[in-house]
Amino acid sequence: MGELGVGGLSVSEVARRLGIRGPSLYKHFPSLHALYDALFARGLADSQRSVHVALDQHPPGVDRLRAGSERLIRWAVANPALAQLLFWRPVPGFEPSPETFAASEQDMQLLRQQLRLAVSAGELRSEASDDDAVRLLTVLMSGVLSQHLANQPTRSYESGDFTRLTRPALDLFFTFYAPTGGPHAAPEH
Amino acid sequence: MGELGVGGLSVSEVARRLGIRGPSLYKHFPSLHALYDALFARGLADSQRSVHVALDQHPPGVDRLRAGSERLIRWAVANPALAQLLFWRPVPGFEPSPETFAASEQDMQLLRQQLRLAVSAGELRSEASDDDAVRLLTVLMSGVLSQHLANQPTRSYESGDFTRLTRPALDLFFTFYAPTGGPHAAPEH
DNA sequence: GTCTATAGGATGATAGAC
DNA sequence: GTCTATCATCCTATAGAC
Repeated sequence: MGELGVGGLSVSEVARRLGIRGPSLYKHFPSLHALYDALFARGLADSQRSVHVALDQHPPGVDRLRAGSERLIRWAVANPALAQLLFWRPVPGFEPSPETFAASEQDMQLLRQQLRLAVSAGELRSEASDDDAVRLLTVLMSGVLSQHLANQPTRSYESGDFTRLTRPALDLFFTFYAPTGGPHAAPEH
Repeated sequence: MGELGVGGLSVSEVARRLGIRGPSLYKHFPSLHALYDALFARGLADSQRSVHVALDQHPPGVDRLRAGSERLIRWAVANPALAQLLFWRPVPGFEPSPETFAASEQDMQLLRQQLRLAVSAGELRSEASDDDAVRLLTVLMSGVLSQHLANQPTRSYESGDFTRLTRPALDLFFTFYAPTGGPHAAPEH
């Protein structure tokens, strides 16, 4: 996938690189879509693990949200093909299996929970954990990611013009949902 | 592309639907990539035309920025396959030709110019037309679009959970770059 | 500008021997 | 769990007649 794009995955080529024949692979995966599903699940688990490590290193609140978001973007930059599979769904006809998809929805719940904790800590207004606010945060991360993958996929996190906007983008959100009367941070970029 | 995904385009199938044979199409387009390039150029021109109509109906400033952004998202919702080709670049090995790409960069210049006009009108701080601020605005639109295309591609603009965030997302930006001492709008969503 | 014929591949998937 | 053989189908692209 990394060499030919997400759509470039084929049973034959995977088998070839495993040193076996195409038909042999069907003993392990019943179809090409099953390969995609396994990759989807693997990418999801790997990104979640990476994000959790970052979350555990920070106390609840906006700093933890910043750390988790940055870690997710860093993971995507390091795994662009998997990131496309997870966040763009570019394979026609492929939908992750119900079990795999269920794991994906945990992400949203985790994000909402972290937002609630930041609200409880007095760092954000209560609306910051509403449905639309949670979606807005995913929009910000998805936007940073999409612009990076589409325009500067080979750049590192540090040198990417869009990846460097991860924190400024989050600041838009945090400033907007800052508790009334609180400080309005100036743009950092 | 609409039926099989952007990667599903083939010379043979296009020819088939034109009622001619595959090889005949090579008299008009020298390769499959040339077909993609023509579609890229067509999609770009069509979206730009659509946005310009919206811009002309509003005086310079944040209202015009809102109108133009909303029009772009609406265009993408109505043309999901072309939007993916333009904003995701999912075809391995395909890069738009220099002429086509040049037209694409006009978009950024247009956006920056509209931001400058909003600054001149006193509706945004001067930093709102900096490089990073322009990129931030593209991140917001790209995020709305990506989340819609990946998660709710068949929904209309009005019923999409993410498309409805177009204006709230812009408000994050406008609030952040609001002139100092100006009003800080409450979230609309 | 269209056609036929063809080169020279690729693919997903199945059957059945070992 | 691996293999060979095979099916059925698709593709991009070129050559050359008309």
